[in-house]
Amino acid sequence: MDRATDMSDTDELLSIRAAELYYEENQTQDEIGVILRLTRWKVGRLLASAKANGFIRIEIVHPRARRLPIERRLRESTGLTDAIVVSSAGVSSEVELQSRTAQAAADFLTSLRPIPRTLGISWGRTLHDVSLHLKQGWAPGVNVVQINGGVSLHQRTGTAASTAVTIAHKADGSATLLPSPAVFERLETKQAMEADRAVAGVLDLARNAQAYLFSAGQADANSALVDSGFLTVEQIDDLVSRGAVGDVVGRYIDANGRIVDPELNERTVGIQIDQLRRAPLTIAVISGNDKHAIARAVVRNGLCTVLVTDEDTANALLQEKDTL
Amino acid sequence: MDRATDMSDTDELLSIRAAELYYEENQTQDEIGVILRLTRWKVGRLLASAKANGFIRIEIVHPRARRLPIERRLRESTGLTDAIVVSSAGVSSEVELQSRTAQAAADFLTSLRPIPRTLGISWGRTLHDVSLHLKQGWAPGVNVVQINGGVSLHQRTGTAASTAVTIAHKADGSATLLPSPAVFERLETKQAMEADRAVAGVLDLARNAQAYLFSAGQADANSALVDSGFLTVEQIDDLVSRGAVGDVVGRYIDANGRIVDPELNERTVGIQIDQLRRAPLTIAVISGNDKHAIARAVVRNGLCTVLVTDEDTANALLQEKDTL
DNA sequence: GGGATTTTTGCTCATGTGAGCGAATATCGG
DNA sequence: CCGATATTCGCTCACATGAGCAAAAATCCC
Repeated sequence: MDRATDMSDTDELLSIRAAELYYEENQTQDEIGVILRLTRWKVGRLLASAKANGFIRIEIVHPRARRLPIERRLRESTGLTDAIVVSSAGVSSEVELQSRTAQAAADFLTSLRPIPRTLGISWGRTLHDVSLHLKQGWAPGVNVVQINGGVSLHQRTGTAASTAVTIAHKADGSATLLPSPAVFERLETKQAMEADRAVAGVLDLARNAQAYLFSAGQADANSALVDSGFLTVEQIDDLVSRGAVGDVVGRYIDANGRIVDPELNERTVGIQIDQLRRAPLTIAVISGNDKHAIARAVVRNGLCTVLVTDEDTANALLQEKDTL
Repeated sequence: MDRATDMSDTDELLSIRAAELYYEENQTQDEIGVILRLTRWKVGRLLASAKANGFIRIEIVHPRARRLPIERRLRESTGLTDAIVVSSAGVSSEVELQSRTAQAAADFLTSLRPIPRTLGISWGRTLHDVSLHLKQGWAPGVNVVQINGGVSLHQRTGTAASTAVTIAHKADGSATLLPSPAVFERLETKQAMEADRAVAGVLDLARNAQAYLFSAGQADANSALVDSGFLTVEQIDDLVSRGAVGDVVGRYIDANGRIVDPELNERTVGIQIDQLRRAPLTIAVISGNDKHAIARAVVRNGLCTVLVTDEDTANALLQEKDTL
């Protein structure tokens, strides 16, 4: 990697001295010229070269700070409609970064125009976070529909349902829950469930939502599907060995966006992956160092049109593009 | 600690959005005004408040970068004639930071006016580093005089002498070495040594140097005096238990700048601490996290008029001043 | 060494930006 | 509810700064 600008050694040193006086001491280029015995134009050029060589680092340190240049590069290289990248400047923990990402997703939802009448959502820690960051009255009435099953087997039933209810409540809208486990053990049970008028109606609503909001899980033992008891660690290991990188709306996909285990997929309740591919507005919220692989799979295979993520994940995505 | 400027929550968020467009996307305040539906004056004010609240962090990332505001605060709060503080932005190791400090000391020496005809120096890793960073021809002839004994007992004799010789050589000047151990075991031997015409002459020269350049060592087992075999770890432990924080020109002092062990001090060859206190130009080069205590002792007790150090050490010094 | 080419320099000019100041607006206390 | 006070706003003006350009200097190459 070469220097942006060729510079003599003494000029480089001078540019640093000038930068110190300019940025730290708020001196004018004129004044700096007097101090360093240079014309003010020379000082201007030195400062420009210091910037060009990357010696001047400007960071916006704030929980709501985004990285617009990275967002732009992501949009350009992936064809995403929109990309929201939160800055990791000054974060001390992964949790904090995920909170920032959730906040950004909430901000994005709030500023979304036109406001979707029906919003399909998945569930999980990330979306729950988003729901908490939304402000009361963020939208004037939205019907929130669950797009995949989530009634937990041994946890309190709250998690999944409360996310939908909270988002809807804060929008002065209504929530339509999908009263079903994420995965059935037997295909027949699942089919029977789907045949039920009420459930079928919810699924129909889910399939016709104007917008989707979902997260994704890394394929490992910490998955929400394991936590909730729908899958065992052994099952996950098996999926991983068959190429799974993570799950989207409860369905495990590989790096190419393909369903890893069609039989398992059949037993999973909710909209299909292809539904996301065809939808005009699908917002994925993915943050954390262990989610780079699944984020890549989601973005590369057109599963979302909008990605809300953190700086590190975004950079990882861009990195791959470069080395293609 | 309060906010610099009171700001409503929405204004704070706007100031971040404005900052992103201004600093990351190089938009003009006018253009930002159009995007955010604000007047350009409002944008200017938002940017100003973002700065005032510390959301904008500007760092100069370069091995030669200094921290002028810290230097100024150090000068003001300690009465130092000059303070050179190197930035720790982007350093990955303590060694790198010490190298930066040594470079800064070399830079300071090079730009020193008037050029001292005789320069008294101590020895050690730090000063050796400084000698290596000096450029050939940094000064037109300087007589470099060793101000404390340093002929090692069991290492190759090089270390101490080579520092002096290198500094002198690069200035097209001459080096006057003090051919003596740092510490004698018996007072009589030391006195006999000092009585020798040659040695007495060197000491006389040392006492009359126009400027002094020295470093300082933390009082612990890694001390150069232990390395060189002049003191044992047990002796250091004893000194520490009696309040020693470190050594300057081979002499151990406590936080108040007092000699900790007068008897040991008597057996130590070189100029006295008081000589430094009286000299008009004494340059101390001290860097590293374990040298905060000795740096404090040196500065607080007027042992140097110029301090060359790193950002962290400087901040530690300022911290204490605040809590006085 | 000297002419050609590139780089650097000093400058004009147009634009961007912060200080300062009334006018408008919001906030508060009675 | 209304007058008093504080805050914010829009604007003028002066200054700081980057773009662009011709002259000067340095470098290259025969």
